Amino acid sequence: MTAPEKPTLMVIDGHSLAYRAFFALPVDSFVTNDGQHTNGIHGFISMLVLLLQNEQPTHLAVAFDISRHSFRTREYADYKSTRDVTPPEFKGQVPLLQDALRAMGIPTLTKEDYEADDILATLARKGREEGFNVLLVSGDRDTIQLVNDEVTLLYPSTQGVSQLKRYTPDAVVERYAVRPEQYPDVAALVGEKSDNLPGIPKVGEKTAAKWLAKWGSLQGILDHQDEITGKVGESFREHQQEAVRNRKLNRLVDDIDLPVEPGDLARGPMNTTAIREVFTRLQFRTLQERILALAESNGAETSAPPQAAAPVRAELLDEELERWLETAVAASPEGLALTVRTLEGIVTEVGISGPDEATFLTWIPGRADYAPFESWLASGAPKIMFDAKAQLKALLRAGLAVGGAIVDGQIASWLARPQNPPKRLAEFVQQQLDEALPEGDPNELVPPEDAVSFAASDAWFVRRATLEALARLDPGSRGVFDDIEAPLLTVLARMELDGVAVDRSFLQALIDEQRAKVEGLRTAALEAAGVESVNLGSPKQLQEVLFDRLGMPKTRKTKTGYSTDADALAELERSNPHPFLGALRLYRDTTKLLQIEETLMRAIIVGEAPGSDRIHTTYVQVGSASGRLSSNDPNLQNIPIRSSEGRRVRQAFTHGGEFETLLTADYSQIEMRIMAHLSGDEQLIAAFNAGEDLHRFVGARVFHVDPADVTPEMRSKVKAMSYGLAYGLSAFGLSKQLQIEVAEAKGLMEDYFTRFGKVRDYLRGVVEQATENGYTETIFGRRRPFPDLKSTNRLARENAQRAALNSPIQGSAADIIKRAMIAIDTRVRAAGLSSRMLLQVHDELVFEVAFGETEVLEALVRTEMSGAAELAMPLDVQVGIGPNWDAAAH
DNA sequence: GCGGACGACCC
DNA sequence: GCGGGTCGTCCGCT
Repeated sequence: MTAPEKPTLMVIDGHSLAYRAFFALPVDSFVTNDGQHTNGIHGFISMLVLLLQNEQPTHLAVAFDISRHSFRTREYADYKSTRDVTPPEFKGQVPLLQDALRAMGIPTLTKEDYEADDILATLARKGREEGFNVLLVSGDRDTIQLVNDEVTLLYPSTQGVSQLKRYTPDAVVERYAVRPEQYPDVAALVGEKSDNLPGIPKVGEKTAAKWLAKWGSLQGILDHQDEITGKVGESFREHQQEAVRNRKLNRLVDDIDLPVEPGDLARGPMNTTAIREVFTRLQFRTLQERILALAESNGAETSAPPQAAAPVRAELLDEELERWLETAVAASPEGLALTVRTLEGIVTEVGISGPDEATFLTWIPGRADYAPFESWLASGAPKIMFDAKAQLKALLRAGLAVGGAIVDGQIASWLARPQNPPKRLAEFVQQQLDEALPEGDPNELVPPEDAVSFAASDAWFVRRATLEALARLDPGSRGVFDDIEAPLLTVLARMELDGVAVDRSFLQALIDEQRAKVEGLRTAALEAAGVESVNLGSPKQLQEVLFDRLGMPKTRKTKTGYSTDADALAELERSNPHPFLGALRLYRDTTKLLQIEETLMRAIIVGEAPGSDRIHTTYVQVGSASGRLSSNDPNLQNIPIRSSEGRRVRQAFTHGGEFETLLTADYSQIEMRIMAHLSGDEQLIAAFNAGEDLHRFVGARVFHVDPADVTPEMRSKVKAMSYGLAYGLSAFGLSKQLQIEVAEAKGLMEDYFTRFGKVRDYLRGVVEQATENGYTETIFGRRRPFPDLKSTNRLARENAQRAALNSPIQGSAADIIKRAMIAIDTRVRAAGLSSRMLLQVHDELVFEVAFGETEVLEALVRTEMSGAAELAMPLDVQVGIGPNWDAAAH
């Protein structure tokens, strides 16, 4: 910003910057209720606001390409031809962006047959001639050629669109070692991959710059080409035509006919009504406020830069720390924020933030001057955190007591948008506050006196963003947050820290046995196929064997070929029996088991005492859109159970030496009960209340026979259907699963619904209401949005309908077991029991029972699980006891 | 080294 | 062509 008396003309390449923003921001985080993606628009407007504030242009325009075709594609058909097709999520964002710009009073320019950069070139020349300072904003390197003393280029860095690199002539020389007007020669020599313009092989930026320093221009190099020695010289002489062609194409046209002159682009007033209208449609709340503030200050804005640093105090100790905490707590009944930085699970630093400022403590275990912090930590004051569980575990491992509610912003955000919770704090801060989180560059060396405490800075942002997220929650979700998710977090941390005991030598024996088996199965399969070598783990190679070599009929299509999955192989076995099929199935079963066993073995944390080896899973509280938990590292929610071989893996899960036994407790048919409850179907409710075998009872109604006369075949059909219903099962799906004709499956479903009419009404109603509201809701008020119910894409819409149908059922089941877990944990602790809850597998809980506590624990678990919800029928709980997970099943 | 596709395990 | 997950392997890509 030189010579303030000179007016500043800013010209932006709209398409290239919106496209960059599109890739810089997560596409799924910016979707309106009706399914319109807006990340490119959001990124562009945010950047624009920044530019207006920082650069204060007096004149402004945004240029767009009209299409992919221009005089350049006519000249060279392959120009830009390798570019991927525009992602569908981006399409449609450009017209909306143009609407937004129009509302803001910013002219948009296009020119048939030319690219946006040519418009930039033309306005840059005219602007310069007419005495403007010119600022160009573009993500296309070709615009570097336009830079001169009056024309500066702002170019998005790789870090993101909001970080713009300022190219003055000096900056160009520094970066590329050539003057701006020489840059197109560099590009012509090196080539531009994204434009599908190959350059001269073996010539990179360095070589190009060297030649240009010597001979001044591409023409100069052409004139002196015989002086270039070596392979590079040969390469140049052979490919010089490419460079000449590239140079022709990358020359920007600076004299195209435009309907406006720079002087016409003076910034006019914003249309606040139009802004409200457009930004409301885009659902940009915060951005709208910022734009309106800009409009009000009428171009003379001096607002604070959006990346405000956190107010951080130096480290405080003893009385100072005590006073600081007292003041902060008094000023903040909603709680202080806490961040815990760790190295391999050990606390290294903590940050704390109140409403006015943040501070930090460098953590060295056992220091007395932290006492005020420790007593705040142990107190009942709420702790506001982000992705708290791992941090909480580090504190507990350090032997610290943590009291009060953990208010986790990540969970709050997940409850509002359960499809994609923010993974990183920066994402959360951007989402809630529309601010950039200050982050440290790990490669940057900062002198200690300038070092910022990111623990403190993060805490400052965690607090503000979390309070914002909470304020935005609807009352139902807020209830789920306060009553279910927040108390559960601590329970899960405890379960993860405890882990589950594993019999390592037993597991090793299984591994040894399976390893010995696998080799033999592999050779047997190869022999059966009559091939020398094939990777049985490669679906691609398997397809060659099955369909080419063995000439089997083609199976179900997949994206890349034909299916070789277990169902497809079973189908082949029926139509084309062949020894290879059976051999392959055995090989797959065995290697799968072996793989599971090896994964578990690797996950064992070996204890000091014999029998104290344990596996610690991690539960992801924001891991599913339905409200369920997920488990990983390792996943203990998918341990085999169906086959007898698989159950042997379960036998490896046992109890520690100081415990008496394992106890498992699971809800029987909880989802069916919820469906009965939610639908209010008297028949189904009666079936549960009768307490007899559900599928037999339902089978009797559907097939019009006595319960005693329901055959196993009838029962399994009914069972498949009952479960399938809650998943949006089609007649086709049912026919496939039961190996019956579609017509029969259809008839079966009709009979079912004749008997249990309210179930059908209910399922229909869920989809209808979800379409109307935009979301579904569980019994306890957990919501899940379904924008795709209004999608014009049939497949997307039908997928959404099935998911919507299922989500109140699956989600309510998740709510119920979570409530039970909290209640059990509370009562176990109140009773002073030493037994503990270790695992959760969606409808099942696994406990390690201390000596002599079996009876009391069983009673407690039964009571709390059954009592976790009041449904129209009892929640039946089955309990089993045994020395290992398999034996404890019932 | 990364990520999509596939297949397999669970509720 | 049935909802919700995790994970290992293969394989093509950068």
